[in-house]
Amino acid sequence: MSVRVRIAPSPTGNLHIGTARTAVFNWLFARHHGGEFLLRIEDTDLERSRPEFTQNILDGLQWLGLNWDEGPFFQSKRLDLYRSAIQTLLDRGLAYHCYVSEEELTSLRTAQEAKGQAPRYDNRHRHLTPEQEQAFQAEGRQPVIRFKIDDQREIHWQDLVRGAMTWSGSDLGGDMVIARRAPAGEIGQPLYNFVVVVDDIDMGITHVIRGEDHIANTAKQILIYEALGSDVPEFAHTPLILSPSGKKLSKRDGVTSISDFQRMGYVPEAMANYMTLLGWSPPDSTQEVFRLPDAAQEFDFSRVNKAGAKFDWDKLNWLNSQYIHAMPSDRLTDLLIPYWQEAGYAFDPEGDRPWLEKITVLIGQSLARLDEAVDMCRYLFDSDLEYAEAAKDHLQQEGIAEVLEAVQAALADTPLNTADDAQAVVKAATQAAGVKKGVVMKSLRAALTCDLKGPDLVDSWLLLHQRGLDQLRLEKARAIASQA
RNA sequence: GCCCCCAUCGUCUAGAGGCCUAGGACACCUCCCUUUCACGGAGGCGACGGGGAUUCGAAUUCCCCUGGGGGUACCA
Repeated sequence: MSVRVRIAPSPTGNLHIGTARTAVFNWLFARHHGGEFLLRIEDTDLERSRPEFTQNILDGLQWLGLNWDEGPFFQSKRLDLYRSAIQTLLDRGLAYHCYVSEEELTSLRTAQEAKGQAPRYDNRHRHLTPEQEQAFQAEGRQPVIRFKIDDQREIHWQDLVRGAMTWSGSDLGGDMVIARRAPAGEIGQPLYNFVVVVDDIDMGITHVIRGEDHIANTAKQILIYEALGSDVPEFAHTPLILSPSGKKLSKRDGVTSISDFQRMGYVPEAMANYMTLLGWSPPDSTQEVFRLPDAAQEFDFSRVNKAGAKFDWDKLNWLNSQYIHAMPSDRLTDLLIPYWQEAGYAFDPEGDRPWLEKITVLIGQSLARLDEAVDMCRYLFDSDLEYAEAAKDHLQQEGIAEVLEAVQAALADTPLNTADDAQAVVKAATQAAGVKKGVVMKSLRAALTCDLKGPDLVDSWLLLHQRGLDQLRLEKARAIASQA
């Protein structure tokens, strides 16, 4: 039988890193087995679902390279299917109408908690007579539909990552609601635990791969598979991604959505690589930098960990730098241009392309994140640059004005096209000023880049010279230096 | 509270009874490269939560404890 898996995000927020990681595992498993990976949007919660979140999810999966073979399917468009399945359960006596009000439920739970018991529905409306139902309806009560859960039942499954799993029916909280409250005679909005099963059956899902926060749902869902007379698929519950403090990563932990990472300058290969590493390791565990298609060759649930993994920015940053450093400069330039534009730097993406590409070559190996290119390159774009304190201090030291003057003089009668030209100017200025070369270099750096640290000085100078910025900076720096 | 799961360096992990003096990666520290900063290279620091049991032998198996996490909706 061919493998069919799915990622089923709910569009109640942007694509979350936890969902994305689950998608990665599904994708890897599907590709490993030459199966299909489907995308289903679980928008049964009409209140919280929003189309822009759906778009964000689609964009994020695509950005990560997680192409899907079928879908996206929308649960909101499949309500008839769910309603007819519910009707089937009703007809078979496996589900029933429950008229207990929310207030009654709340007081039931409060009483149970007071006694130290687990909160659960007591199945009190499981055997209502038609007369009783009519009486409730006459009171104006609207029923939910509940699926009967046998307390005596032991539920077993062989989890692909956790091994033998057992769940007791009595720990499932009583008969579960599968359709929301609706006027008698109607079937209300069907709920998650039910529609998932109907869809997974309908779509021929063979392996349900999801986060371990779904383990209790699996027990309930297995019962529904059986009630619907369907085979139960395989389950794989993957460990969760934890925040640095060790809790399940949630929106409160700051950056958690894929689009945030994208904006911050992480590249998709690094994100996908990192998420895969959080819980899985390749057979050769020393091989940590890999792309999804390569990981798919070796992906196997026997190598997926059981324990949750804490999210670590350092490791992600390092991986990201590896991909950036290995990137061809034309692609890196493409990726960097939007950041420079966003920063308001003035340049022509087309006309200045050769110049921009030289910048990329200059700073590429220093970048861990794309957005770092903004600060790192400010001195190349900004004509009205502020001096860093250290640079200003240096310029104001004694004798620096003379050094800069010597540089200007040497520059006046030398063309500046190559690194050798620049070195010649430095040499001439060194001799003229009668100082050590280091002093000239440091002064040049302070004058040209307004800082004492940064990318290679000679290359920077050449780049600055092409824009006519070097003369201006030298002039300005000399003014500051001579004030000393 | 109740149910379930988990447990190797600070972090991600390798490890399926002798290959373990516990390996790799990130981070950190040192040195090299470099008249800057990064990058890169070479070293270093650093872990089997505790207690029993099984065994000639346990990080690896079993039990208890402790610790951590997840779940407990008319959300998904």
